[in-house]
Amino acid sequence: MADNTANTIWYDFKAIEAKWQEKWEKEKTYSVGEDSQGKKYYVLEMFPYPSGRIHMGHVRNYSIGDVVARYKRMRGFNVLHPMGWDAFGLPAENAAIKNDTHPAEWTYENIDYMKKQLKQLGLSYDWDREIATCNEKYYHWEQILFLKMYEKGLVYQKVTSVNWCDSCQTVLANEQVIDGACWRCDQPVLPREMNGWFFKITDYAEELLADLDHLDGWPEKVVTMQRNWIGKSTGLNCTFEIESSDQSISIFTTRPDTIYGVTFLSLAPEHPLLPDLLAGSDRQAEIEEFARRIITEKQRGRHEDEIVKEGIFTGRYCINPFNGERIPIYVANFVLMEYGTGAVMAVPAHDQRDFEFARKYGLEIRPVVIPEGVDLHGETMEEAYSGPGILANSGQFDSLSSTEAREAIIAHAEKMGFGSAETTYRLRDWGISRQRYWGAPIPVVYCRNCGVRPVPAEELPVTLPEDKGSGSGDCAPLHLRPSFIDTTCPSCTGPARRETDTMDTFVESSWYFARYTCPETQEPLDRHKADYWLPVDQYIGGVEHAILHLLYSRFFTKILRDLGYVDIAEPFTNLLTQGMVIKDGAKMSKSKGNVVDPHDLVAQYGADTVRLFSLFAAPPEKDLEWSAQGVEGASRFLNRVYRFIEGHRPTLQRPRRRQGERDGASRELRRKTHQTIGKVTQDIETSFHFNTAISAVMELFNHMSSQATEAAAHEIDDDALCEAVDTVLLLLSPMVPHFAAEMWQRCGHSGDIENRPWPQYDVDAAKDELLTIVIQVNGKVRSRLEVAAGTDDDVLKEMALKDEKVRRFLGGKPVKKIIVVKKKLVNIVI
RNA sequence: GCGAGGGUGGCGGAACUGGUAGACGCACCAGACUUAGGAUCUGGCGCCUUACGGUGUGGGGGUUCGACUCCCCCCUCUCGCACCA
Repeated sequence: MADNTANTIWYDFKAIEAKWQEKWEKEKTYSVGEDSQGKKYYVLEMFPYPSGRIHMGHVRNYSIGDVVARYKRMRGFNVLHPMGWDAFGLPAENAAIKNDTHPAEWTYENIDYMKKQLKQLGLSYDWDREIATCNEKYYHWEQILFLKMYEKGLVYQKVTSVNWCDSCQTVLANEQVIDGACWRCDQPVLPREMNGWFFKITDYAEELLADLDHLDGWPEKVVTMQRNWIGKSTGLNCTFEIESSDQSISIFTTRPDTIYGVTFLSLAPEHPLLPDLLAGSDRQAEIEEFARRIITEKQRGRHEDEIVKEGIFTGRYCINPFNGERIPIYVANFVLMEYGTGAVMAVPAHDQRDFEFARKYGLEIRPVVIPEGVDLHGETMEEAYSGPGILANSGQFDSLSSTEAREAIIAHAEKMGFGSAETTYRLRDWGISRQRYWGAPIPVVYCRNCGVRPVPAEELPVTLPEDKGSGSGDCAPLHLRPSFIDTTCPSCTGPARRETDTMDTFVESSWYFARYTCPETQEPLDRHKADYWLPVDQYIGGVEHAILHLLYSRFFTKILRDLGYVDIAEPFTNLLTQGMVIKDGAKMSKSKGNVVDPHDLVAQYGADTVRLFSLFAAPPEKDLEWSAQGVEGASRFLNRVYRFIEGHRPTLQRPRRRQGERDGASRELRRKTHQTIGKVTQDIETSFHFNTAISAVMELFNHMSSQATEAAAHEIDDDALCEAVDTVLLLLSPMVPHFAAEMWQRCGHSGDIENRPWPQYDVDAAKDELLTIVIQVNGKVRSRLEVAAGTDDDVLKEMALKDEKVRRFLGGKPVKKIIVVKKKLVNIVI
């Protein structure tokens, strides 16, 4: 760039950025403590996985966060802005296997490299608070939290089905199962029952749901997604006795008002009562075969959009407790064992799935909720009716509305003892066991005498062994490392085995934001520091974490509160979910080959240009379309500012003086300056819309530079010009910090721009003297008038009517009325 | 299917509680300076029209003096969730 442009001066971003980065690092400009001046403000971007190098998504995320941090500092806040590494996880293991190294080595190398890259972007982090979750200085305290949760009964073990690859001898995450096969060896994956640890997040389901109502600073989309994920429904749990048996089936329904419309009952193929029901039946083998087939089909491609309804009659009946009817029991492929009770009362008239099933197998369709003014007949219905209505064919509940009937029927069931009101959630307890090496060890031992024993706090941390495991190199899971497994029981000192599972990496990211407040404390959290900084005032990250990470973090915050470590219920007051970086219509990704490496861009244009472009191209919550020319544009703008300031240095460095009464051009510049301060401040405060903020600064600069050309320079007072230049730099400084700092210095200011407050908006200075009033005839713009602010309405009307262009359109027709909108327009209606 | 959010020039995007549609930037066109221009500077730039003017914010209706903005219907795109009983 700079090389072949002999005639044009380009600013030396390399030298400037290095100079200021060095200064910030040396002086620890962005280190903070609890005792600093000002109200606290905690801004946080989601920490990265140390995958190797930073990508444009990081640049965008951290640029946004950095503007917020720098802006808030200028507004006088004591700003906490930390950074760290979500450093446990699979890619490190894969890379280690591939390169025959240790995952720690790979991870720490990446951290070093990425940290260097982040520093090159000029991000204002307090690096003294850096956290790497794979460091025992972090997971030690996570293990303590595990113990505390264990003591409170918030952690438990149960056997569940996992994806097992027999050839790799390991459990796979769901994402690693591709079309039913292992992603690495392509062998079929089998379900396998394994013992695992669970966090009792369901204990907090109600609070996690209820508190969503108070998250006003979160995007509604995320709140809705979480609400759906928790999936609360209320209804009736009801017991149906099985005919000629002493057993019964319980069902859950959200539509108790339709219970008289039940014409069959559907069981999930995995339902535990099924074997008992079939015992002795001559069709036992056939039905079991059907159930088995459905189960395997489900395990495989569960992605078919609409699976055809399919089922089989068990030959058994149960009794509807409300009317004593005999109800045939079916096994159906669309009933989920994981939700409700795994058994569904089928009401074909009012549920589309049941309707399709009933039609296919010739079962009765009996309407019991009748919408107003309509007659429903089972034989003629074309689809289920699921709306409200009046009850019919429902015994004592006939003629109640469906809403009334829900309560009445639940009350009846409770009175008669065969059912009760129940609330169910879709949310499951959080399974945290991973049969992997590169994670935080679960601090538990198994003793032959004493059973499951948590490792005592004073023996923590349980650290990852550094020696190689048998066979699989540095990444062998812990169960293949004898040196790790064998230990002694903390209770009886007899021989014991360590738990060899590690924790889900989402556990680390569920509380790191709290640990930043006290990264060196010799306990999970320092209550005093946590209380000072928490909650995070502004959290920024990708929407892909809308559910898991954000839900787990909310859960952990409530746990930390109940353990006495914090006094907040919610971790993130405001959440900004930034859009993706797109190129050629698709998300940047290696597989699509459309990645742009920020490293190259910073080398070519400098960090400030890259930051400016990513902030300017789109508002933060929207996807950002990558544009090479757009970067050029950002670069050109900074260079124009640079050349302007360099060209006016003699003026700018002179002591500021005001030369008597300002003339029109100076007042105009001052007006534009203050209008821009107002606009930029508002854009940042209300919506973080940096794109419009930047365009406003560009407008100010364009105005200023056109006014202050050589010929016109004498018309602009020095102080008006200086104020405009200072304002441009101050308003830009959160976005292009090195550039602003350098130019500030070159303008002759003594202190650093870092220490300057955000410019003060002067309402009076921003007031327009002249207004352009639009003149409309019948709502169409026909002319414009320049008038002094405060011109009387009647005068305006008169001027409008006299206007030549307007008269042409009036054509002498009578004027019906004239509408005057203050400061905006006059509309003449004829 | 359910939920959420969008559709504005060639492109990214502006437009406050209804009041100048297209700010700012990119691309493009013309000119200037130049051996040169892919640098820089000046001007132009929704569409139709020589001009006057007409027309225009996914489509159709409506409310209003006036609609990108409010109401109704429809089309379409993106993102979640998805047989949740």
